[in-house]
Amino acid sequence: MTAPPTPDRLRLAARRLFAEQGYAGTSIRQIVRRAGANLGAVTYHFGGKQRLYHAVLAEAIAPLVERVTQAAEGPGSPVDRLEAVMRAYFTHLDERRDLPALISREMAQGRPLPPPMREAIGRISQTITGLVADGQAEGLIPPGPPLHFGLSLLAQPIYFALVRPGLARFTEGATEQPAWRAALIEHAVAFARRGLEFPVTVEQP
Amino acid sequence: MTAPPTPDRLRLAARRLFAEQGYAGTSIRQIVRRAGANLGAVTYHFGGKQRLYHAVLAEAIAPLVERVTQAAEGPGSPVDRLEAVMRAYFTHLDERRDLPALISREMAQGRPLPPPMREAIGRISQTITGLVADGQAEGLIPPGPPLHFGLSLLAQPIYFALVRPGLARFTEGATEQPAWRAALIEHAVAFARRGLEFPVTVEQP
DNA sequence: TATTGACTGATACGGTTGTATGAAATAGAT
DNA sequence: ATCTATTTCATACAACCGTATCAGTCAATA
Repeated sequence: MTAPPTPDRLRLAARRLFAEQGYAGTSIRQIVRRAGANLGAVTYHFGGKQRLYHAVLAEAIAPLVERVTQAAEGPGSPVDRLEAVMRAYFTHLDERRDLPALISREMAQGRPLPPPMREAIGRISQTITGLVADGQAEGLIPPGPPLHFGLSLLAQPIYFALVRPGLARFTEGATEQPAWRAALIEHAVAFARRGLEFPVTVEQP
Repeated sequence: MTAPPTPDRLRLAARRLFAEQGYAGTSIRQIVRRAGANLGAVTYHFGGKQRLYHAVLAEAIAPLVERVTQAAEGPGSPVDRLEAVMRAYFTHLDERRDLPALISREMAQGRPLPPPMREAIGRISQTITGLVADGQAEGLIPPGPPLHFGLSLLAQPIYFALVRPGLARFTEGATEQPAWRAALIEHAVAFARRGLEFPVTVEQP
């Protein structure tokens, strides 16, 4: 049982701390202490705090892009595939519980997005709006800018993941039980499907 | 044309800076410089950085609670009133564009919520879940935990407001035009109503 | 006009920050 | 076993942090 190499331990510790306390709220000394490394380790392996931060962002987001594009290429109608994308988001954000905090902090900031993030968001956005446009072409989804529907779809998994810690504190842990979380996901998917599709019996032009 | 009193100028400058850069990322020196006040002003008028931060949170959130409860007491069915609550959120977050950043940063953090925030969220949550339960009792809304529907409803205005700066950077300002924003709100309301209500022709037990 | 209270302003202090530096330790190849 | 390249470690440094201190300003009151 040998410990993972220092750069990996640094990335892990940094991801957790950046997510919890933000970039400015986290010091290099905190990171290296949690990673069991020396103060100089961050500068040596990554070249500085900012570079480590970008590395953390890139590593956390890359598999999400992979997962989303894979879900978008699955079977079924465009609406089915949008549901798969939504579920991919839920799964990914559940496995990397610190990601939404990282994302939302970055989005809320004034300055431009870090390159890895900007590229990932562009890819995902393109995938989703493409699916929406397909669904509209088939008459499954009401007309309107595809970006609107894309935003509505992602709002739920990201918002849920974002408020998860606060929610757990509010409900004294009840919302952390697997059964409750599974039910929430099913609700969100059903809610989004109803929102996405035409009401069942309305005639379409 | 006389300038507003120092505490007001401090609150305003602090709100903007805290929203943009977070609590740890903002220094007292930045705040007083933007407010045109002296370094000692924050300590003198508020007793310290943390106290100023709490004052900013309370001031930004209190009118939201007021607006939401007012919308919840309006006319129409429970679903109509939920729509009014959603529109109240959109309006409030549009007037206080820095609020979602403040909220989400706080929610994403590990430590307990500041008292003014915790109380406000409790009040709003109670109002919304009450309306959802009413709607379910009248057979307008499908069964399920009211909290689920409450989360789905708030996900859109908060998420939209949160990603707004990033989105504007992405679309080169197109999403900042009033027409685009109005269309997005109408879309979100329609989306949520479809998600909230039973499909139109389904028989209810 | 003298006095009191509220406020502003400049400076100081201990502590923490990110980074730089160079010596010590380690590992791999010859 | 010796050399070399890589990584660890302890320390140093300038810059900045939040707060405290205290003299100065100003307005209102008596």
